[in-house]
Amino acid sequence: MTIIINETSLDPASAALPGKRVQHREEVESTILREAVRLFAERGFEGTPIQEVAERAGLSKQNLMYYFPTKQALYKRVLDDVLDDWLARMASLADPDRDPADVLRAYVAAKLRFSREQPLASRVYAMEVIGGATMYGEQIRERVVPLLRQDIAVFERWIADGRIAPVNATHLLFAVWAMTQSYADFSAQMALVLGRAELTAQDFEEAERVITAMVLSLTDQGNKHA
Amino acid sequence: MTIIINETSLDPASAALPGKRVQHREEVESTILREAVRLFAERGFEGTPIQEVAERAGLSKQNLMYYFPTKQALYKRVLDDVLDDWLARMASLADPDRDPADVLRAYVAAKLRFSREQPLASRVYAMEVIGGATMYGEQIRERVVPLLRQDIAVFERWIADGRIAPVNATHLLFAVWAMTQSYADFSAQMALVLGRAELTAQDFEEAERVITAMVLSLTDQGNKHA
DNA sequence: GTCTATAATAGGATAGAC
DNA sequence: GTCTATCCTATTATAGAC
Repeated sequence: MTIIINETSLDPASAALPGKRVQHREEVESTILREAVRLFAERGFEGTPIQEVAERAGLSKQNLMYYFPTKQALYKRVLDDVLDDWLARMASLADPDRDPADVLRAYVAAKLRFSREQPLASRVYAMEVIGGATMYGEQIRERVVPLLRQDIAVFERWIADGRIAPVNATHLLFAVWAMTQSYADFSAQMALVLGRAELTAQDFEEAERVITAMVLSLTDQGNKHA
Repeated sequence: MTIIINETSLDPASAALPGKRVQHREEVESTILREAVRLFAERGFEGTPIQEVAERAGLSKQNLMYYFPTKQALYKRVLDDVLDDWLARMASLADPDRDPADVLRAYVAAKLRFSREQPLASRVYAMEVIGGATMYGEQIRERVVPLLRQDIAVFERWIADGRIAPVNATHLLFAVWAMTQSYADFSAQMALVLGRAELTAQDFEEAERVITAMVLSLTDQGNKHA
């Protein structure tokens, strides 16, 4: 830790262009995180031995603990990165001034895309929430809940303006969240039902069609006879 | 084990009316299972020490292992019971000859009711599936998948007969499953968004309204202008 | 930054007395 | 059926040499 602080503080140029040490650290960290997210997604926090994370990342357990001093720190970092990615993709999608049907379509598409591209991220998060969010509840309260409430407020505005059907906006968001998220979290069961090893791009396309049809039924556009 | 076999085999009357020993065993087992489902739902298989299950059930670890010889046996039994309950509630709900709107309404209601009454059961199952169903995949394939495929076949029949909109039946089922199941699995996050300690009966009523509205939009009845 | 060594504890499971 | 005792392994974490 001290080493890096020295490096960046002693050499002003390295603040923008990171030095070799920082670069190496980031490479090792990202390798560790890549394996950690996989194991945490599969077995949860308590079920994942850092030893196994270290092995898969190609270093010793003790060496891993040089980068992440505790298991909790590693877990928290994994979830932080999950949220960073998710928030970046979903932020400011819901705009009250845009067409509700367009926004809802984009929202469903973005969330499904996250499920397809980052299923492990989705699963780690899901495991944490299902377990009661005992380790990460505070972060969810601070980073996720405000964003969801914002989206709900947009839905409510549309309802007030008569642009979508007068359903409960909160539960509408929950429904969209659930339908899209399940393509990451429950893909194992879905694959069994579909009789494939894993979900295909086409499965995601058909999922998007069905989900969009149901969600857009609440808009003028979705209701064929309006 | 031998003791019980002796009892039931030596006394024919006790086959119908269980003796004291069997009764006691069942009481202890159900106490263990009640605590086990809670802990497995919170921390998953690897994250749950049988020692803690035993403590909460009021017996020693060794004594628990008299009833469930291995941790895996306990886990499997928990999931078996979860499936028994769920299958009993959902079996033969989907009848191709009944009105699609009625069936879909009943389906959503039954599944939401399960989420409300047995959230821990739902969460244990969800944890297993999210983790890749490594321990219980075979049972899911044998007991769950056939039932889901049967439901999907009913949906497809309705589509063929023009009784519901021509959407992908499999993904329609996934959507219904996801929306209803999430009220057990993601209740922690939902409660945070709603600003309550836990979901209320009214929350479930509003959920049912929104979900039903979206699903029934695919039927003639749901489409207001048909 | 990486290694060896080791602490300190917890975990699943078994044996045998009562 | 329940208890005491014990085995053996795994696990998080720390100390200190290089």
